[in-house]
Amino acid sequence: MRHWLFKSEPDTWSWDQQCARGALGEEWVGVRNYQARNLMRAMAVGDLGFFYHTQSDKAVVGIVEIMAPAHPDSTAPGGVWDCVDLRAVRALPRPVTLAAIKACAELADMPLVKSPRLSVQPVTDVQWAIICKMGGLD
DNA sequence: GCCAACGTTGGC
DNA sequence: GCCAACGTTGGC
Repeated sequence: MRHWLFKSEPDTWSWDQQCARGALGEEWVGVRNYQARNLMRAMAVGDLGFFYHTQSDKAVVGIVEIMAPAHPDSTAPGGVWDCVDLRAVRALPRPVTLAAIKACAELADMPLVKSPRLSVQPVTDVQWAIICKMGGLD
């Protein structure tokens, strides 16, 4: 299983809103970046991802699961853009802030640190484990 | 609110 | 196909 990270502006689509969708999940629409789209195309059902809040929070706040593989984004006419479907799995007991991630030498290579504008990012198994632990999960 | 970084666009 | 200009993003 591979791991990912999804960025969202809480004013646009928040973790609370994602949780409110429950098992129904939600289509991760709106991605208009080829690199991010290609990453979504590489995702498999059952893969897990971090849910990251930009803006004031700037923290990983929860874990989501890919429910459906990449399929055309209905909000983008033309069929160029794809989205995946995500459901909330659980919140992190303690959100892991960007400041905490930057303070950890082992996380210095994360796109979150190096390419903060990429809206969908890959996460290595090691990075996943470290952030889960920092977030209060075993 | 500012600014740096990045992706996209369009003229040549 | 190159590159300057522009718009957008996100951290500070």
